[in-house]
Amino acid sequence: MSGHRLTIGKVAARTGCHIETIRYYEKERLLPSPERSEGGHRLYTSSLIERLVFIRRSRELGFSVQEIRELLSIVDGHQVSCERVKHLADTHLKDIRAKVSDLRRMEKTLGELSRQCSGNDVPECPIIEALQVN
Amino acid sequence: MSGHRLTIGKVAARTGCHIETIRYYEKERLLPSPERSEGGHRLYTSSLIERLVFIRRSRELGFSVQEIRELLSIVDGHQVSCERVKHLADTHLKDIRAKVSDLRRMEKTLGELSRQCSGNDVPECPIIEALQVN
DNA sequence: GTAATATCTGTAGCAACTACAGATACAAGG
DNA sequence: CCTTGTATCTGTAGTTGCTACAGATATTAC
Repeated sequence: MSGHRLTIGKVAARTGCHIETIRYYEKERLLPSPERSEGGHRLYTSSLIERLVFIRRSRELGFSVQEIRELLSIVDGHQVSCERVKHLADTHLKDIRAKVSDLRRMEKTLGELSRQCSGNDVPECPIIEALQVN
Repeated sequence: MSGHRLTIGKVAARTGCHIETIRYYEKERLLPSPERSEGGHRLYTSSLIERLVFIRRSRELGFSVQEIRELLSIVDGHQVSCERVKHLADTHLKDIRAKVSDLRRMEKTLGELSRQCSGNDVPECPIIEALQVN
């Protein structure tokens, strides 16, 4: 563990996470407050940066901030069972599948309407007609 | 055209749209301001209700409020071409497909991780491990 | 020492609603 | 007619996950 610390800008560059987003995670208590320089600038240790990477990966998988808070508390607590993790993941997986199915339905309907639309005339536009009352 | 008018609560019940949402659409100028009773309650004509249905259907297809504003202005303007409508629809279709593909990626990754997770142990949980730094 | 850059705090904005609070209006029953 | 209960009114604030300022300091480079 070296005493090497990075300023927030370097962390942002390294993780691909905006500076404001890093501060936002701190405000939301996903990231603990880092130590500060004499002048008050944040200085990040590598363990904090790893935590940020954890958060980013979780977000990439679509977990909400609240869910990530839970995941992190499990990691922090060194709990014996990951039942809760699996449960969180599976619940989230269901959400994702529900969203996909909603979007697929939209895609199907809209795709069909678009295919029928010549792009030439209103009010004979099948898209507009489908939206209007029968 | 009968002079039959419905109060906002009736409109909400009939369209499945919350009262607050109806007022929100009015504030956003998707719905013109309806006439009022002597006491100031909103009274909706059937043409306003049809417009609300149009908005709801558009929302169900995932169009944004801004896009719906455009769709409505095309309908209102009786424009000769629905090229713009088709363009809006196709752009939106691309958005939907991009979202589906994002979600599919999440689903795939998360599904694999969940399958590998017994639900028994931390820190051997493959979900947690995948989120942590290599 | 000065100028340029980085970071600080705090607040407001985005989208599309939703949820109040406190004040009126209206409809139904006696 | 009067009361009671429900409906509606306006205006404001909350939701999620950031993003974008403004105006003030800190730090770094020359």
